[in-house]
Amino acid sequence: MPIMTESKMSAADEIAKQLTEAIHEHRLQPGAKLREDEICDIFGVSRTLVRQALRSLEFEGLLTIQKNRGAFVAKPSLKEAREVFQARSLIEPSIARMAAERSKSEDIQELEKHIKREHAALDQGEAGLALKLSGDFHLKIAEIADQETLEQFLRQLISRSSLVIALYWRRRNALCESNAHHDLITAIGERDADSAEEFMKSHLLDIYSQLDLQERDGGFTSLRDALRQ
Amino acid sequence: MPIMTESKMSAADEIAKQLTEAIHEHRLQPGAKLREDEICDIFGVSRTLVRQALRSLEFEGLLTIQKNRGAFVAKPSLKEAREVFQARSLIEPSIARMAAERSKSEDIQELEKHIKREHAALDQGEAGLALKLSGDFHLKIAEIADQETLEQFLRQLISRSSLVIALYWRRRNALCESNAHHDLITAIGERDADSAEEFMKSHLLDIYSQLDLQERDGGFTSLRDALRQ
DNA sequence: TAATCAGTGATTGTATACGATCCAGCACAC
DNA sequence: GTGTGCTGGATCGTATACAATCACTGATTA
Repeated sequence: MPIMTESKMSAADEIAKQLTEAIHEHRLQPGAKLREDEICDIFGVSRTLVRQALRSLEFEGLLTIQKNRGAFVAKPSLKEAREVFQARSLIEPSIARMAAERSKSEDIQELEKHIKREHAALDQGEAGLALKLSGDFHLKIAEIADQETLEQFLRQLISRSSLVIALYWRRRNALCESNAHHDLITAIGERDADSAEEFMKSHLLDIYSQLDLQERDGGFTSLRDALRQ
Repeated sequence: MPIMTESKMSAADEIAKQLTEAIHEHRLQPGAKLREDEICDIFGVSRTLVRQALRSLEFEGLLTIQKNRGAFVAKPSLKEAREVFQARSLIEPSIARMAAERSKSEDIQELEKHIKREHAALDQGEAGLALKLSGDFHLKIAEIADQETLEQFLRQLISRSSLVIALYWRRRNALCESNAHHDLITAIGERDADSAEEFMKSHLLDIYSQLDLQERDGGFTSLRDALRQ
């Protein structure tokens, strides 16, 4: 049982982290139920800690906890899906700008390492992992910008983006990463703040345009789910 | 013992809400310790629920929880203080714009009611309450803009702003509200998106400029606090 | 056959109990 | 007098126990 692989974290944080990863990588689909006892068995801890972890994921918007019913992987509505990407379009270009203004050479190296891992995952057909890494890439830029507050918010937005993509992505397997990330690295590396901002803006618009965010009735896996409010 | 004054909330949420209010109104100062047992006595519940509440306030950035040491009202650093207002300057003008585009007449009435309560609180010398209401005013605008995701983030930013003001406000008692809020209402009521955006921008800049965010050595109440990282 | 209702098992919500950690005060040595 | 090590009490972290709630099954009836 791999508990406390990272020493400084509380056990609850470790559970939260692993659950988060599973959701980001789409190993847990929106709507999936997370029973407390099951998670207790898996991690070998009591419900106390599991509930703490679930609650923290609820805060990040990854889970919906219904009283006396349990925790479910969240299913963002169309409105929320649009809001998430509107919010990202609002803050990420500025973040990219700041990152470009403050980047050091080792930052660029890290970004490039990151992009390599992304491509490797794509080549091996691990779409879920690639998606998670793509999110991490955006977070890494916020880190370079040295904006902890915005980074924290962006973390939530990216978490939700992952759910949005699981629900509304048009072409299931083709996560055509284009070379948007590469362009971003270049601009940031050259301290070209204007270009970095612009690339980020169009990159997000590109993702957004590949989502199917039209109003529609169905898409539910079962009638029961459809009627659960 | 006033538990569960609002029926739909869980007890933990109610505790969190009341603690949040106390911090927003500066009845609890940054650095204050919140002992679990004490809160248990006050609300008449077990530590289980109190800990849930404390944890949720930690997520909002209002508390810092140190392992085996307890929960303390957060003391934002200078960097964090700046970041909070930078973030607000980034998103709130856009929120004001959207609010102006979508406002209905009843929204304006609500905002005006709000501003009246603010002035009333100021007149009665309840600076803490006035500050909290001022934050609520900004949140109300996000609500009118119908942007739940940004609203949620703004809620956190305003929470932290309250702490920042407690720590770094120059003129302790003079919360010179000027007529910035009034100007905002006018612009939003007239659907003047450009003005709303502009007023919000300068309003935030105005607040920011009244903070004392210069680098300094002291300001610590004790060496102990100074060294606690 | 379809609908309703009661009972039962499963699951979550809350309280309590126990063990671990930390801090303050005091004794003691230097 | 100052610094160091120990001990008791306070406080927190985690596990367990019990209560409340919900969902499902199956019997009953129209």
